[in-house]
Amino acid sequence: MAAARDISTTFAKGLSVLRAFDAENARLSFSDIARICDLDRAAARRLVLTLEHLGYVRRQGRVFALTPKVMVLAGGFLQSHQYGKRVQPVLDAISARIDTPLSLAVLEEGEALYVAQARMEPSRVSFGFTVGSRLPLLPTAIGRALLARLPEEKSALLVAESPLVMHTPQTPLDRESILECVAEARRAGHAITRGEFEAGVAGIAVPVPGATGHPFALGTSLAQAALTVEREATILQALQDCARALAEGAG
Amino acid sequence: MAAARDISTTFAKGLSVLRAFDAENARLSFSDIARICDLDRAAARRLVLTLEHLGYVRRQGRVFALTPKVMVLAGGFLQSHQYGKRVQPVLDAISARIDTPLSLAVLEEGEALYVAQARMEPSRVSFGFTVGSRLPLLPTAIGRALLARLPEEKSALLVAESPLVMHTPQTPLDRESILECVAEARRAGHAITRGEFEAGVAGIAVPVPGATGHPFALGTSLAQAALTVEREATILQALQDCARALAEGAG
DNA sequence: CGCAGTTTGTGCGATTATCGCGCATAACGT
DNA sequence: ACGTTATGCGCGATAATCGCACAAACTGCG
Repeated sequence: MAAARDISTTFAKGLSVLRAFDAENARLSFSDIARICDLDRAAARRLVLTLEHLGYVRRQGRVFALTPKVMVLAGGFLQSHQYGKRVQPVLDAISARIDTPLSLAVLEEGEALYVAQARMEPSRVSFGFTVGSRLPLLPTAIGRALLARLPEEKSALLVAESPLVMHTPQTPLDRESILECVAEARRAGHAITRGEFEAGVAGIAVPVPGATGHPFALGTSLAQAALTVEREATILQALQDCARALAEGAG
Repeated sequence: MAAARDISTTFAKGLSVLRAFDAENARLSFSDIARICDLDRAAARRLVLTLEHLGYVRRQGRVFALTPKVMVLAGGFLQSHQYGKRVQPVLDAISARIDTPLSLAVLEEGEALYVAQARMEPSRVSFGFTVGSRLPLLPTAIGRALLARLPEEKSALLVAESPLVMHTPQTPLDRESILECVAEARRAGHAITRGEFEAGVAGIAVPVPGATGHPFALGTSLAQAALTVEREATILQALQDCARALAEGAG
């Protein structure tokens, strides 16, 4: 573990500025950023001007927004891990086979972080999640599949620490019953939600096997009404096939 | 424009370290990074340890690799610009309509940077491009569509500055003929390549109209043999429809 | 297995890059 | 028009960062 003297606080602050921009905070002023990142406003100003200078943000009046250039950073990850060759084709193939969208997520800072997707249905816009979107763990199938993949005490800790938010009337708000859902997902090898995160939407997810590194899970979502017993079995089989293929092909 | 005193050189160096990782440089040592980023190796070491501390890279023996956490930065851009709601559904719909993959790119630092994609064909893996991938301007349809979207003198400058690389035997290596292709793309409102970047692969791309901000283009690729006159007309119509829908819906 | 070359760990003194403050100005919203 | 908020910017202080040097560890090869 790095000693304090080996950590560049200026760089860390700068990265926190990049993190300030998200779905809720699309355009931010110097003052906004200083407040969100808990920085002195002169420091925030210099860091934002550095991002502007390098092309990662652009100014619109008194506010700033991220530019597409930040996608290059994601490209560094996706290309260096060969997602375009090893992951995306597997997702695309399975997605085409079962005619449903797929999302691959990793557990990251107590959330499910989407790193790849396939075959978004043109007719139905979910919440508009993209690669880089972060979903809560507790009310989502993919979150529970990630939790199911962890040792029990570790997932219990994450369940205890994660915020309880009522997304729909079906969202469970007691950690005991969520823990029971996670335990059930661990036993069954998959997680299913029904309207707990998005009204009328079912989620199905499986953990991706793998010994080292970050825990991954693979999931899909579809209209609850479309989830028949047969459909569920088909999707589960396909997700498990896909997860196995990903585990084998992606280092 | 920011004065030099308003630029944080440490933060800028740190971001350059993040940029060192790509398809060719998946795993890098301190020395590699110092060399690639032209930094003193102690400085490189501190910056890498900062990234490790924050979770953006992880160590594997003596080398480091990016972690999925960098996807959060891309998510900031995609979510704050509502790509999941405004861009992705349009791409998915058109992609489904013409049964071909689509990629949306922006001109970024003399290259075409993919920012969104739809419906990758499961049966054909191109070069494995993903969001965040950067493609050269000169031999690709999408690059030429981006160039066609710029004022003539600006695109002439970019053509003059861009490297000439023989990707296939069909790649043109004289800037005059490339400029002529760009001029033709400007006249026709679209660009078509045939095997100039990927052997046996045709590319078709159109610029995305829009007055402000970064220039965007939309393109697809398919087997050259599959590109009949009828197919070309269908695809072009769909790309133009899509580009227009994107221009209208994406701020 | 030994060796040469390369890489890394780390302490340290120097310095300059960054810090935060304060005052003046600009912009915004009512 | 005015009050409030945000911003520009100069400046002195300082601590964060710098780069060097030496020792240790690692790697690849014969």
